[in-house]
Amino acid sequence: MSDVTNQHLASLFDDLPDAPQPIYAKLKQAISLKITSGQWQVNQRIPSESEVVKALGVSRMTVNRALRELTAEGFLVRHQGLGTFVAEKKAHSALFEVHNIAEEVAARGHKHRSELLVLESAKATVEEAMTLGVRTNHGIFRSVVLHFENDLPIQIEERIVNANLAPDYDKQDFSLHTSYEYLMSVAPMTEGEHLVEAILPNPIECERLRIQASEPCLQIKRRTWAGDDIVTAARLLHPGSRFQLFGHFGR
Amino acid sequence: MSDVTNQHLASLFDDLPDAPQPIYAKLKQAISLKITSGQWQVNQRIPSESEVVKALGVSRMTVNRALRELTAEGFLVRHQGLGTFVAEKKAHSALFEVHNIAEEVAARGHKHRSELLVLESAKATVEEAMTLGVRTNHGIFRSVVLHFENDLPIQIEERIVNANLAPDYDKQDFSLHTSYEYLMSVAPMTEGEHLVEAILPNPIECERLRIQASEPCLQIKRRTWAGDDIVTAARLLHPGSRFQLFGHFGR
DNA sequence: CCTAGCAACTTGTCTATACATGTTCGTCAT
DNA sequence: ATGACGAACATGTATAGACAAGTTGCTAGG
Repeated sequence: MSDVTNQHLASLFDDLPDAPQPIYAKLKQAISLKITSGQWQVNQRIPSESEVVKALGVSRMTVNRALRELTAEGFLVRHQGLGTFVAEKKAHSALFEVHNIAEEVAARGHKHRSELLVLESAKATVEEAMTLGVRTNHGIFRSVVLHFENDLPIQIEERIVNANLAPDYDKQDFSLHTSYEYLMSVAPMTEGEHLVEAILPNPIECERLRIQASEPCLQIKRRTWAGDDIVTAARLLHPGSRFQLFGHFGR
Repeated sequence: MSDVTNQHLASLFDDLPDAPQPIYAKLKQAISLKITSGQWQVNQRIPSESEVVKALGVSRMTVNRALRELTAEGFLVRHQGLGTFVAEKKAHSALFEVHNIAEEVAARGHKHRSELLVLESAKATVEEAMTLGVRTNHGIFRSVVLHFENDLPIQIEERIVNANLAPDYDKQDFSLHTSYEYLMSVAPMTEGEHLVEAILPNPIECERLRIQASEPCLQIKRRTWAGDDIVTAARLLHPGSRFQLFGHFGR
C-alpha cells in the first residue's frame, strides 16, 4: 500500500479547535480527523514516529502515546519494522449500524408507515437528565412513534432528544422522514451505546403492538453521541415474534 | 474509602505465569488479578505510583502506563491529587465482540461454574450440515453446557463444533476452561454472525434455567468462522431477568 | 477560634535517551 | 548467481528527570 502524501505534515494541527489540551490528545484528534475525513485511506502507511518528531518538534514518546492509543482504539494497525497503517473499519457494529427502521422495512420489500403518538417539548426531569447526561433544567423533546411493517406494528420508539442540538425536532413531519434521519442531519452521530434485553410488555405496549401480554419483546436502549454531547436516548420495543436483530463482525 | 493493605506489595508478581512479557503488562495482569479475585475491593484506594516504584524498583512511567491502560479499560478510576481507586464493576458487560461467559462473570466479581450436560461425537445431520455449512457426512461434536453465575443459571450453551478444525473438542475439561477458550486456541475466530431474539423458553429450558415458563429469554444464535471454514455454531439462551447484552460503537 | 497559606502528596504530561526487536534492502564475498 | 551480513529504519519498551495541577492537612498568624 502506498504512503500518505507527506507534504504538509507540519500543518497537522491546522483544522483543530485550539482548546487547551495535551499534545498527545491534539495529535490523536488530528490523526483521527485525517482518517475519518478520508484524507488518509485504509491500509495506507502514515508518517513514522520519527517523521512526526522532526516535523512537529515534539518528543517521540508523545507521538508514540498518540499512535499507541489510536491503535488500541482500532484506528491504526502497527507492525514493528514496517510502520503504522490506517486500520480496516471495524465491522463488529454491523449489528447496530442500521438504525432506520423505515430503511430496514423497505430493504425487506415491505411497506413502512408510522404514527406519531406523542411529541412534546419540556424541561428534562431528573431521570431524563441522568439518562441524557445534561443539566436538569435542560430543554428536551420527548416523542413516541409507532412503526408499522405492512400495517402490522413492528416497533415502539420512545425518544428523548437534546433540544440544544436538535432545536427544530418538534417541527419535523415524521411521516416524511424518521426521527433518526433528522437527527443524523443536524448532529451526525459519532458514538453510541446499546443495551439489549428480553422483557414482557406492559398492557399499553400490548395494545399498541397488538400482541398478547405473554409475548416476549426485544427491548433496545440506545444512546448516541455527537462528539462529547449526547444527542438522544431511545427505547425501542419490538415484538419477539416479528423481529430479530442480525449482526456480523470480523473480516 | 479505605486503602488496600499494602504490606506485600513487593509480591505483586507472585501468582503470575512467568511468560516473557513487558513489565507494564505484568503489572496490569497482577493488578487486574487483585481486582477480579476480590483482594482489592471496589472503591478501595490502591497503592500510588510512587509506592509501586519504591516497592518494585521500576520506573514511574512504566507504572503510569499500566494504571492508565487499566483505567481506559474500566478497571480503575483515577483522581488527580487523590489517588487511584478500584472502579465500580460494569453493571452490564457482555460485549458483543468478546464472548466468554466465564470472563464476563468474573469481571462482575462473581463466581462462575458450569455443568456439562451433553457431549457427543457424531456425523452431522442434514439440518446441522446446513447450519454449519459442511457436508452431511462431516464429523461434528455436539455439546450442551449450563453456566452459573453465583450458582444461579445464567446461560444454556448448545453448540455444534466442526470436528475437522477442533479434533480434541471432546477431550477437553470444560470445568477448567470454556469451550470458547479451547476453540479460540485451535481455530482463532476471524468472522462471526449473530441473530438475537426474544423468545419464551420450552419446559426443559425452564427447568434448567430455573425460571417460569412466562419469563422471556434472550436467544443468541452465533456462527463463527476461521478463514473460510465454519468453526462452530452456538445457541445461547439467557433468562431475560438475569441478562443484558451491551454494545458500543463509534469513536 | 478561624483562616490563609504552605508543605506534602497525588496524578497528568512531556522530554531526552537508551536499548531491544522486527523488516527491508543493498553490498560484498563466495 | 547466490547467500551472508549488516546498515538503515520501523516500532516496542524502559528509564530518569522535570514541571503542572489538584487535594489534603498542618501550622502560623490574625
